[in-house]
Amino acid sequence: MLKKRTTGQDVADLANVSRTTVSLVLNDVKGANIPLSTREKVRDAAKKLNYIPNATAQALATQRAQAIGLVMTRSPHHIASDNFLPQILGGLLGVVREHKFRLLIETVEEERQERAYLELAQAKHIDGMILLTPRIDDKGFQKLEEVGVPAVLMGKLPDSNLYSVDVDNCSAARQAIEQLIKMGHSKIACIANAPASYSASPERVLGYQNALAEAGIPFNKKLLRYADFSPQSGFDSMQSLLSSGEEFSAVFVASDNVAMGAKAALREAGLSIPDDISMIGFDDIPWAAYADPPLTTVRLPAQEMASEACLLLLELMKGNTPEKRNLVLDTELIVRKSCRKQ
Amino acid sequence: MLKKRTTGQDVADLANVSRTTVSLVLNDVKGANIPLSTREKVRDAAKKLNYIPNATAQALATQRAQAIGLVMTRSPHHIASDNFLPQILGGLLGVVREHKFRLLIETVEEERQERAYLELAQAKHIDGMILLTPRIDDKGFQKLEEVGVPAVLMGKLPDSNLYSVDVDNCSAARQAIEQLIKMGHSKIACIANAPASYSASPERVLGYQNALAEAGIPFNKKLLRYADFSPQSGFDSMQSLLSSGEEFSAVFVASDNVAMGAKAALREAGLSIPDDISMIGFDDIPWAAYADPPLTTVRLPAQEMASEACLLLLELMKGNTPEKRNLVLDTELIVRKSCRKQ
DNA sequence: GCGCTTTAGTAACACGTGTTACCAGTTTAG
DNA sequence: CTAAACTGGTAACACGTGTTACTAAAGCGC
Repeated sequence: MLKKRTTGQDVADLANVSRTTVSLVLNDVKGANIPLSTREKVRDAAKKLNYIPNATAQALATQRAQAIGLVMTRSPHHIASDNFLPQILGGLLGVVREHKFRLLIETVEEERQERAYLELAQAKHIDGMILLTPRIDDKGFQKLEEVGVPAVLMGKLPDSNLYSVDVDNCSAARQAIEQLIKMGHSKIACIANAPASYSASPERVLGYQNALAEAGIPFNKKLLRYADFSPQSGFDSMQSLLSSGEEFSAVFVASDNVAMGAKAALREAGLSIPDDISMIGFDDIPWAAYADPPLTTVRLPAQEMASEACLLLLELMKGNTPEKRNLVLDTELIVRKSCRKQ
Repeated sequence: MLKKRTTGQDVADLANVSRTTVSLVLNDVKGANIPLSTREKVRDAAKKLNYIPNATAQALATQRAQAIGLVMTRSPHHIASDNFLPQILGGLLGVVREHKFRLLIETVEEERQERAYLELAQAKHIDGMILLTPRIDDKGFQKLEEVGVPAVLMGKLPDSNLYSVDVDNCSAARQAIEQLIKMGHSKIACIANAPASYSASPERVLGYQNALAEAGIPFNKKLLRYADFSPQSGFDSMQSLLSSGEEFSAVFVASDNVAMGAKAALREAGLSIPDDISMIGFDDIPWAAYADPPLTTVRLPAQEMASEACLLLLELMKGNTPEKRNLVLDTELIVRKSCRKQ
């Protein structure tokens, strides 16, 4: 019942050559001079038997899995509510597929990061990894550098020498705030996208603070909240802001996904955008363009970041060591209709 | 510079035993009687050398990759705008991680489906696969059944004997329409989630038609549009409906993601929900709860579907053949504020 | 003391491929 | 005519693990 797999040996038998020859022909190995007649014999046999090489055996023999891993330090629950992930997957898959690689999704529990990364890399199921939303206090990265596993960070860590692809979160945020200030706002609240332990979060907050400082507006700690990726956390943060009694005419929400919730909280409080409160988001997820009103936001070139990270990783895996360790892509402030002059 | 991997042999040498013993100890093989003293010697050596078994070699030896594949017949571009994917990934990752499996993401180009599935399975990089958003005209599935690769469909195909996990799209849609009818609507438009070649699409349309029929409302083909997963396609579909001149007081949009665009089109036309038009969506993506007004929609238990599909697949890979081939999970109509009595 | 069972462990093979070193036969150069 | 070079191909090893069949020694009953 269970048909046996056809192996390279079967092809060799049918073509009356050795298994070596089969391998040489099918892999188009240079320097091996094998006449056309033999090549065709082998190719015909392979086609006839529907030969598909065993990727595992290839991986073992060549010492490369032809696969890269997308590694996240997030719980499955958080992943489920991340509107941002599809764009990254799309960007990765495009490049990965083009280069005949495979993509593995890996999650790492927070408790055992140190060992986890090494296991991933040394188990050799993947040749390199792309690290998503790293936490500043992640202990595993050092080990990663020591061992020399090809890895590219999406984001940036202060004390790390890993290759990375990122945007200038700080200046992107500052640009957004400058826009608000230019429109006459001075009481500007801020909801960070994630806890401060995720690197992008404090950077965006810093941009917010820098813009205020530059305009001579004192930073009011009571207007700052930290959300946790989810819309619900945005909802809660906004409610907290509203009930704090602090006045503000605009809010910078450092994640569109979080902004979804913040927006709902405003509505529930009877406040309208942009008439009562102006809002600027971050990321430009598809929703932003279709929101009511369409959300002014900082476009983060997610798909391009993912592609670039992937290309960089492929170079590293080839053994090359590109000059620029830290690629910084441009953001763009997409002005829609969620802000008005004060 | 490049430190050599530590293999099982290294552990064996350090512990002064054979490689076989190392394997027996570390895998806790039953029936092998090895005294505690030796076991500890081996474990100590392994720990000292930081031994991490080579997963590829294990896969080759055991003939199982300990990995499953999530296979999509979609272009990377479409994937990037799919708000639905994170929930599925979340559901899969939870189960996959718990069972010490890995998850591979694969996309299959439409042109060469037939061979693609086989390559995936026979290359043995994965032990089984979960098939997402299959198209009715997909030729590859038959082969898949013939070869007997463990596979679970998310969705349902009429002529297929594959195991599947799905919801009753037809009755879920009917339930939604019945709600609208109950509220007094009789001119009800419908925007399908995807082209009719994706199985869920015609099923939902059928539910729509059935509900109409049951209430004695004639089906008006001019009130039906087919979108294409994306918000933009929803926007276009709604504009097409509005400019058709046909009257309608409610619309059933068979995908929240598409509804996002449809909603924007209504707004642009100066129509408000629910005052001018009532709307019911499908899927209950996170956005639905935070929309303005919160969207009444059919909750599709995406995460649970993914988990169940994964569990089913794991059973199949163990060699078991569960009784129920087609698992149907319950949907629930989540009533929010996007509908009003006519 | 003799056969039998248990204990502790290993040698050897399997998994399916990539790759190097080599060989036999033929052509070419001098 | 002989040595060198090329042609066409293969045997043999490597990759790192799981697993079966087997051995050698020790314990045990009688």
